[in-house]
Amino acid sequence: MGLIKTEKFTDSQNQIALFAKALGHPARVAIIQHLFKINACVCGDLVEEIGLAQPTISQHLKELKNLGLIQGTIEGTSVCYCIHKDNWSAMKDLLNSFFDNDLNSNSCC
Amino acid sequence: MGLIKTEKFTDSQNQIALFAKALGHPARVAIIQHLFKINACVCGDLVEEIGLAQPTISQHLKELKNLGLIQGTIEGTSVCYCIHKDNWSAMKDLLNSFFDNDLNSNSCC
DNA sequence: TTTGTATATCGCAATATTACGATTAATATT
DNA sequence: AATATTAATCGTAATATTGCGATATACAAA
Repeated sequence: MGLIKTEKFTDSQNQIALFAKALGHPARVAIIQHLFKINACVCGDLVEEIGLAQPTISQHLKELKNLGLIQGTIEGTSVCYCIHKDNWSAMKDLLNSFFDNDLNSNSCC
Repeated sequence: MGLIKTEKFTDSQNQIALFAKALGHPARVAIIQHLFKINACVCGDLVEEIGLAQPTISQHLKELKNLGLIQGTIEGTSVCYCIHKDNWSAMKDLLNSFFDNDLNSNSCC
């Protein structure tokens, strides 16, 4: 085992989980926060900024990029990363619709 | 390795990641959605509802409970689970403040 | 063309997660 | 008391994640 049984769930549930999982590591949270903070492309500062080794950061960036949450464009020898605003928005909407299920507030328990 | 270096990150970043990670599995998403849907306590239907084995569901419930997102009260032989509304709200606020970093929209890349 | 700089990939070790059968614990019912 | 019901825990196998050293790649500068 150790393998998620995605076929038991809806596409929406799997999508929500995929996005949430991507944000489920503090390094990736820190990367996103830094990209928002400088509000521009980042060409390489991330390794110093975060404090993990370069291959580790590269791997986290790849994961965020695969999900479409960030994008990177090659700029000479370095790569400029920034938030993919449209996809970030879509992710936000999906998660918010999940968060805001609480219509009625029946008391229970 | 295989161990997250939490000491490299702020408490806030670690908190955000912990919540996101908890929502990073479709079974836990499905559990939460079902709790919202019936908007009341659930006493045991979850195993049939989700379609995973009982120990697996129990484990996912434990994880959500440890983080405070749900609560369970014993009701005879069964246990009634429901969303912990206050903690759910707090989680929502924390994640939304992370999502809504996008003040200025400088073009880049 | 050689050297330097920046990033990605490979390979691996350590740890974590997922899933479930078997069992236990705790309360209800008969 | 004996039995049934419900949920938690234990133990374990399979897979995933995290992190990084070593290396490769790709372009720039000298």
